[in-house]
Amino acid sequence: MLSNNDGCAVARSEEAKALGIQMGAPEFMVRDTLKAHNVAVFSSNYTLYGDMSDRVMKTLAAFVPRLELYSIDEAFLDMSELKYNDLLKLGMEIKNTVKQHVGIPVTVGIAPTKALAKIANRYAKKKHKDLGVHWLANSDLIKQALVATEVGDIWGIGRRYETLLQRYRVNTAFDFINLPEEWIRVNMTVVGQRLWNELRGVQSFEWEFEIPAKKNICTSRSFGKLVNRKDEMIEALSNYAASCAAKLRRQKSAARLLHVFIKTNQHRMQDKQYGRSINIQLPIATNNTVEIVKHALKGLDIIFKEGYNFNKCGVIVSDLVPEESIQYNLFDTANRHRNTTVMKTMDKLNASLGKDLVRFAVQGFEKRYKLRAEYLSKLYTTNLADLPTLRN
DNA sequence: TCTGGGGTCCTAGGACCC
DNA sequence: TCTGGGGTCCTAGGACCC
Repeated sequence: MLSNNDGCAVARSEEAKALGIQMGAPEFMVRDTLKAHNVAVFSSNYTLYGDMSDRVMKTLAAFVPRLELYSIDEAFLDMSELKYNDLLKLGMEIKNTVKQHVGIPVTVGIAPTKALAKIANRYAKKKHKDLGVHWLANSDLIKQALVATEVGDIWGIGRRYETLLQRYRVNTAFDFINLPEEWIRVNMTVVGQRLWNELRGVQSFEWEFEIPAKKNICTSRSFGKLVNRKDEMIEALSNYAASCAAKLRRQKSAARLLHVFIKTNQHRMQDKQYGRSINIQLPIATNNTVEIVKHALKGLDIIFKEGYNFNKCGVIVSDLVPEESIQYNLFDTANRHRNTTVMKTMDKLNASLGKDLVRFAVQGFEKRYKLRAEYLSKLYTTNLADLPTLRN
């Protein structure tokens, strides 16, 4: 599966991995291999993934009193209050039910802490593939799993820490938990210390059963083709600003700070390079599309330069406050009540249409810069026109 | 040779995640 | 020709204050 813009391979089947297609490999560099072996290639299809994810999560939720949605394809289930003796059996039931209801294969890892559950899940994937479930039911099983986990495969250990740890001959998760706590604290901050505790069975990561409001919201894209005209940049940036505003309204936040950035493609040696960003303090926190677009374009005016091939721009809104606690100032002349009504109506219409058809003129429809997605699968589950058809 | 001590707040940058 | 997008948390260091 390819990243946005059909740029890089970001998810590969075991067979594709066996052909040597690396995570993050640019598509155009592996194109010949893909063709030669008839590899199925797909563009990203977030609508489809989102819908499938909802279905899986709903199925999981029926098994436990509380669950934490961790990402589009992962969840933590709180089993602490369950009366089950045999959690392995429960894990199997979960896995089979998801398969039956949604058709998606999942792997279940069961353990005393989140970090150990991630280890268990990984162990199930690698060593108990047919079962698809692993339960770290006692200290022997925990040790066995820790020994089998390379340090770089621990959740929370990235490339930098992996290199550092290997320098100290720490190769497995088991080596890691036997390091002195003080060393971890000094070299990996309190973040590493928490992880160390989790892997020793001491819970240090909190549950997050409610989805927390985001503290920053970003919309940015690489262009499907290079852009050097300002009017096209205006159109693209307006769309990203509008998208940020809509995301703000969805979580009932308003932003006090706007960050706008543009950049050229640093991989193109033949092009002059230019990248610049700007922060814009908003006089009053807002989630109004018109205002956010207006300020974003004012920022673009300052940072845009003619004569460059731009390949990306974006908008980040931050310094967020809850919608209902916006501080208005004395000299504020905008008709905020009317603006809010317009935004609500627009959101409602777009939601019912399933597409952002209601928009402001500056956003345009043409999108010459829009993403490439040549291998898009259909929206089987969310678009009537894409329903699979049966033949008799 | 020598240049106070102790706070707070903010931001940039580095680490990580999916 | 062609190289993704969207987040979080922590820390060090600078600015500023008394």
